[in-house]
Amino acid sequence: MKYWLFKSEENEYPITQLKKDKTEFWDGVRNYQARNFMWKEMEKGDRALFYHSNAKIPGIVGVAEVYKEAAPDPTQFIKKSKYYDPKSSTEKPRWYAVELKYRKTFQEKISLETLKTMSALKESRLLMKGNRLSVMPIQKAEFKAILKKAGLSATELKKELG
DNA sequence: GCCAACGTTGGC
DNA sequence: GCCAACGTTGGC
Repeated sequence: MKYWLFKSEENEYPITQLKKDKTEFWDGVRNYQARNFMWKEMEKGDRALFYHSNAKIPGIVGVAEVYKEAAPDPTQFIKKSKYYDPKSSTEKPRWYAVELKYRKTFQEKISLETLKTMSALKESRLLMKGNRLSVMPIQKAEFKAILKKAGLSATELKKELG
C-alpha cells in the first residue's frame, strides 16, 4: 500500500464534486513526473490525500483511493480538448491517469499554514519550496500524522490507512 | 493579478 | 547537449 497526494484546484474540481461523482478519472495531468507516479507506481487501493490548491485557504480536505490503475488519458487524442497533445498517438500514448474513488472528507480542512507547523511534515515533499507537482508520494508516517491532525478516531484512522 | 520557481520546447 | 524563451503552477 502506497500513499499519495493529489492537488486539485478548488474552483475546478473540489472534493464535494468527487463525493458526488464517487469516482473520477484523473485526466489532464501533463507533467512527466506526475504521470510516472500514476502510471508506474500506483496500485489499486493506494490511499490519496485530496488537496485544494488555488483556494482562498489551500490545504488538505479529505481522502480518496486509487480505484483503477493507470490507463491512457483519452483527452490527449481529442483535438478540441485543452489537454490535446499532437505528439501523442493511440499506438503510443504519452499520458496516463488513474481513476480515483472518494473516501472521506475531513471535518475541517488542514490548511497549508497548519501543515507547515507539523513536525512530522518537515521533510515532506509537499512543503518543499517551489514544489509544483500535482501528484506526489507521501510517506506513511506523514499520511498518518495528517489523518491524526484531521481528528480521525483510532478506528477511522486504521480504516483510512488501509 | 503578481511573480518566483519550475518544466518544456526548440534553435543552434 | 546547452540555454533562452516561453508556459504553467500556485501561494500570496
